Amino acid sequence: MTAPRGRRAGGRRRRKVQQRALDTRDSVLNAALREFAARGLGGARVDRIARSAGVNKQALYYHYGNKEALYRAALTHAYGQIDLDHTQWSAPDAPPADAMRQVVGAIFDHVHRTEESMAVIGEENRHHGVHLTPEVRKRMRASVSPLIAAIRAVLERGQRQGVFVREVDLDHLYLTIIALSMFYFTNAFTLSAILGRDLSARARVAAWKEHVVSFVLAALRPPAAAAH
Amino acid sequence: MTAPRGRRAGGRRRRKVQQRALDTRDSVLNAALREFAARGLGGARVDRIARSAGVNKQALYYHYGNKEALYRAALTHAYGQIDLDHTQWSAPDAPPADAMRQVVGAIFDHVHRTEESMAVIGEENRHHGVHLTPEVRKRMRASVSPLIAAIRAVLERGQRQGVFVREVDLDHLYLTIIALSMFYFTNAFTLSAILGRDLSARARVAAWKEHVVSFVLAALRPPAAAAH
Amino acid sequence: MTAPRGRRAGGRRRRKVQQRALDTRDSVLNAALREFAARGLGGARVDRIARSAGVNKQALYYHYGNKEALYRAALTHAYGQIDLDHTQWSAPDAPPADAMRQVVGAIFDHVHRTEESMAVIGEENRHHGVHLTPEVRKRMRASVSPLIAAIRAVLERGQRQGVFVREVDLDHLYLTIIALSMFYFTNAFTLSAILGRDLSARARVAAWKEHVVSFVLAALRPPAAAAH
Amino acid sequence: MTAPRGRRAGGRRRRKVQQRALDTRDSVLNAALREFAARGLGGARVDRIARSAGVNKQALYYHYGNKEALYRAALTHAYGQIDLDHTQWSAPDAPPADAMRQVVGAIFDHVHRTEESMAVIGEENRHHGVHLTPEVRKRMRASVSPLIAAIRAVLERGQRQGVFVREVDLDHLYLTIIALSMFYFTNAFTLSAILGRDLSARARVAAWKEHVVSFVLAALRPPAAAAH
DNA sequence: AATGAATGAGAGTTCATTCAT
DNA sequence: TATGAATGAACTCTCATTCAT
Repeated sequence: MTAPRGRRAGGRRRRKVQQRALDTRDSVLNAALREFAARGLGGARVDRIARSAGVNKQALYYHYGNKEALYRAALTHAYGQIDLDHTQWSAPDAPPADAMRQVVGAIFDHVHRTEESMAVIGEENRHHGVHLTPEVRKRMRASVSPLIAAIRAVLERGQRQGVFVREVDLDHLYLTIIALSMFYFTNAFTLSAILGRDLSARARVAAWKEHVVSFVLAALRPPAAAAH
Repeated sequence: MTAPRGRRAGGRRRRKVQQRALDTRDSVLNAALREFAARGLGGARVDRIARSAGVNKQALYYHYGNKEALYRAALTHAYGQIDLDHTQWSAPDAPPADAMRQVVGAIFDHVHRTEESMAVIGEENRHHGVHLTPEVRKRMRASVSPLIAAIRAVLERGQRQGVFVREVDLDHLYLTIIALSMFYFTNAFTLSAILGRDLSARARVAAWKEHVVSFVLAALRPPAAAAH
Repeated sequence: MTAPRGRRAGGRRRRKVQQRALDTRDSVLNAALREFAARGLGGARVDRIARSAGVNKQALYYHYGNKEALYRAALTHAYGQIDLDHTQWSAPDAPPADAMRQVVGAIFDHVHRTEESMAVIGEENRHHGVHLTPEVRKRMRASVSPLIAAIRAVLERGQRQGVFVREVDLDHLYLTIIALSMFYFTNAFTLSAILGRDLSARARVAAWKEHVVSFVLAALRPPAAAAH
Repeated sequence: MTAPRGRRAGGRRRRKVQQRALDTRDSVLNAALREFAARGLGGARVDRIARSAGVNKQALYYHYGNKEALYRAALTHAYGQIDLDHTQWSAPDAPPADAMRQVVGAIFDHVHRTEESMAVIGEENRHHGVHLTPEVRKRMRASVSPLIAAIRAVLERGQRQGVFVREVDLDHLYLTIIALSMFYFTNAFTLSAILGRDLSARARVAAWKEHVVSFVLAALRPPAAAAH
């Protein structure tokens, strides 16, 4: 009733109070991300989130309102973690192929690093996106668009220089990179069972990363004839 | 309990009864697949499965023991649906590139056709594969291996004929095909939100399929120099 | 989900089962009436109702759906208890004044006997009648209308015979009788505090009953002038 | 705790502060009356009272201690609102019948005007008067006794003049007036449902008031024979 | 093998109240 | 005294599972 129930709280509070509350909100959010990743929305337990966040269960309700709102916050947070370091590939004189290797590799590493976020994204798809409110969608796009912009920049540079094929659709390229990166991690368990190999082994992940990068590059390379 | 709890039903009963039991088992299994796909293991309701299968809740327990066992049955069933028509690409004299187009396209279509099975597979990964008992693993492999064999056959033929690069790992190729196919459908909702396009639109699915096939083929094609 | 959730259940069940279920429903209903009377809708505890009914808490949900539906059932039940014995005053040759004494007295006694029902009715008014669904209203009217009909019969007989004033409105007469009867019991606690007397003492109740009957009769008696 | 917890506030504070505290106490009290009237003790929400009073929740606890104490204060307040204008009927030479019409009418109007207070009184009866502490009882009597005294004065005057019957008990008369006035309003919702008429309609209220006044007068009027 | 009814163990959520500033 | 945050004890309701017939 008198709770914040959202992100935006009056900015006039004293520092100390604000800081403690922010800490609470943060640990709840992180705990929620872990729980939702591991068990999904339905399987997640509010009790467990609270305990694992080290806060009272009701603090969670005070700050987020209810389980579903917390889930939305976690989902938004999952996208919010994207924070790429542009310095490497944005140099306008770097060879496009090298730059693209770096972009794809960086995305792959990010996906690898944030497996839990990826799991929550998968969960939301299992729910057919019903929790993607306009607010959530806006934040998602805001988080992802710099990444797509980076791909586009390198792609277009390479196309201008004639080292990448012209027919590639940007969306398709993005989907390819993200699919090859995410799917490996989100589906590692059944895939491991099928292939009879543990896909999470460090060496295998590295090999797959190399494959993904090479694969994308190979597909972007103009065919033999064009080289003449 | 005198319930069957497995596949093997007593052989002395009359046909009618046996048939009826099979029908019951089947409709329960299909209803379960739908429910688990739509809501996950935790979100699924035994009541709903029974009702949607048109059987009594007790029948469900009689045949499957409990919710988790039913889930495992549904998961196994999800893999069991793979049933490819080999006639097209297995002809030893078909050009490997054409054959590969057909194999990839067929896998893509199968994934598209069985979205619910794919969702259940995704669900199991969300559970970190804890329900993949030896029995389930055995059946999974049995279902998927012909598919991998088909890929391998075409791949090796192409490699022997020098039209496919030699460095491709079979597992990697399989993962690539399955990732590009499944990921698009299982993650369509968040991807649509990010790209601002409805990925489930028929024309877009067709375009993506074409992209996937071409992409795989392009990556398999030997580089210009090698062609000389 | 598979529960009855209403009154009307299929009539084909076997006797034994039906009887036991009916018993369960009945004791829940009675316990609910007591609890709602004593503590109101908000203050009532589902646990307490279940315990006092001697049934499992969930049986209550199975049979009635939720607390509010149970409350509506109890409210309906409160009106359903009206069951007057017409034999005394319906004799067409009984003196109207005597008949009216009996009618008023009978209503008073009924109200006295069913204090808990009266309390629940008061509770519903505190909620501004928001639970008076069409279904509930229909049953209420069905329960009360014989009672009003009885008053009307005696009143009209007296008016025809000239021993009751003509200007009395039936609704007003009903309201008067019911108000003087119910209010005494439902508000006995504060009234006792104000008057410094325990209104629930047997002798005081009897005196009040006599007052009510006389009061109504006195008001119905035509004024002196008309007697000439 | 250094809170006041009662009426008496320290006398040394500056006017402003004292005034402000009184304002706070007052708005809390009014908000509490509304909330308790609308939802009862159990259904009332401290949060809502504080918000609707425009004060902090802590202020409420500071001034009243806890929810139940606030409820008792509201209950006391409900009785404290009685403030009749005696000038009209206390004139010793006014005809008793006219004076009685005015007294009854004034009580009716007061009850009508303070429906929320009446609801809280009803609520307390639902709790079987358990909150009627000696303190509360004292205040209740102090508030109501002038009203009863007024009735008594007029009644006795009429009896001395022979225009009212002698057998009327003062308590019974008071109960009759208050019952006919309060019951109509506190039970308007169920009564409206039963009679199929909206009892809160202005014209119907007026008609009922006229009925109540006439009814009481008719019952007080000596029978025909006695007039000779 | 089918049905209605029952049950125990939680699940999410609410609320009066208090703490720290 | 005023505020945002915290807390523990309940409370309503759900669900997988089993019983009696």
